Amino acid sequence: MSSNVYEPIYEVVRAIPAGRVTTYGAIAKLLGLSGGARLVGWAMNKAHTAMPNVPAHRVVNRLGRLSGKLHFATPTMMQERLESEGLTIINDEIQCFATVLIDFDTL
DNA sequence: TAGTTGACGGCCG
DNA sequence: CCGGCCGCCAACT
Repeated sequence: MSSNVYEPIYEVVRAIPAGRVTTYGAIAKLLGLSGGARLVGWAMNKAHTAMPNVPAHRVVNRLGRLSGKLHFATPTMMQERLESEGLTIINDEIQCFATVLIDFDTL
């Protein structure tokens, strides 16, 4: 069963409601990996192997930018998906990022 | 086994 | 203000 170390990471990502996003650093810090934001990125890379599904499109970098959109089935899927959730994305950048951002550290 | 990469973040120059 | 470097943990080659 969950022999994967990112298991908690996926759980946090799945906990993100539609229309909301979070950052790698927020997740990392939430798990105690404050400086290991890269690990969260690696976890996302493997996310597609995780079950049942991980809304990785709701995870962006600290700039509110769709840095990982190129890793999805289609590079446009991430933006289209976020827009479908009510977000506004221009130039691969989330508008009102701080408004939709869930900062677990501040929350 | 060792070296490098990776969907990042923070700090220094 | 902008650019570059180091640090984090795990996986890939």
